[in-house]
Amino acid sequence: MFSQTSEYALRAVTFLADKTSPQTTQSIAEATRVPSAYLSKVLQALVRGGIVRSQRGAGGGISLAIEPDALTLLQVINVVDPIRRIRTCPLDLKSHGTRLCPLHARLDNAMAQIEAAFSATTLAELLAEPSDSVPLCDITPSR
Amino acid sequence: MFSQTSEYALRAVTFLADKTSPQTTQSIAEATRVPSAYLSKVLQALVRGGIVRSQRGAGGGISLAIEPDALTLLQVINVVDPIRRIRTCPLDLKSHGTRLCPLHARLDNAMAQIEAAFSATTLAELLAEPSDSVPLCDITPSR
DNA sequence: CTAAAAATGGATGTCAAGGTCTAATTCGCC
DNA sequence: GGCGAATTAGACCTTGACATCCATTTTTAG
Repeated sequence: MFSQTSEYALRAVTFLADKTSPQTTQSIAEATRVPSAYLSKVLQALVRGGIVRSQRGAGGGISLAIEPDALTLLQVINVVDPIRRIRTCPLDLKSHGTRLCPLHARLDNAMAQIEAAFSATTLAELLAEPSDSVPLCDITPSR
Repeated sequence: MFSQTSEYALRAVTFLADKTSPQTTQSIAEATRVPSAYLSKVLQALVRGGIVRSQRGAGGGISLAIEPDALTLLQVINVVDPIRRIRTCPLDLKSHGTRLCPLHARLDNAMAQIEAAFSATTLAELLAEPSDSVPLCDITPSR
């Protein structure tokens, strides 16, 4: 349903959301259980997409380029694996112009729902969520 | 977002929904603009899934195995490309049992929405939809 | 200034999805 | 019975997603 790559991107961004200093690709990879070599590619995409900033050299690493309360899940997903809305009939006939038939109208409607749900959730909200599990599940909540 | 294969399956089933006699793979392929060799694979999957019936020999072809008003989009999709709900944390840690962290709870929630939307729509409803475009967009409505 | 730390870029490998082709099988019809 | 229509089964090809590895570049700490 969602690509593995966008899973990884969301994990990384979630991990970064409550960090103040840049985090190394290695440490992000370990915390999020993502293969580090591949994660570096994903992070590069996020850099290009302006979601994240990179700093080379000792003491460098990756940090969010956007405040957690201004960064939505949709923004992250759209950088690595954009949600493609159905704007025109996927059959090659153009007989109806921009009108979608009932089938594709339903499909596009489903995508619109996803888009709406993801654009309504910011990273800050994720972290603030009342839950027994911290995001990424990698730390047992101290209780 | 959705696999090409499920697109094809939905097109085929939609095409079959208002036909009374079996339709040949060829004719379905032409009407739905799907490569016929590949469509035959998809149809085989639908046969195994009990969505559709096949009849060999002259005069044979493919027909729905379920009445259009009892067949939902979800049933079709689940045969060819099942919607995988997130039941446990995708990170390999089991520290939280079945509890999902906020991130994955949101993702699963999105899938649940899709599931609900698709299980609520039957093929019969698609055909009955008031619209300028007939399903599949392959016929200009006579008006 | 230098050495180490870190991201970057490119080449490469692997695998499943999507797609094609052909031979085998079933079955209606004359 | 046998011809032809149709599905079925399997081998094969192609492409993109996922993943790895290494050389290079940048930059900071000391």
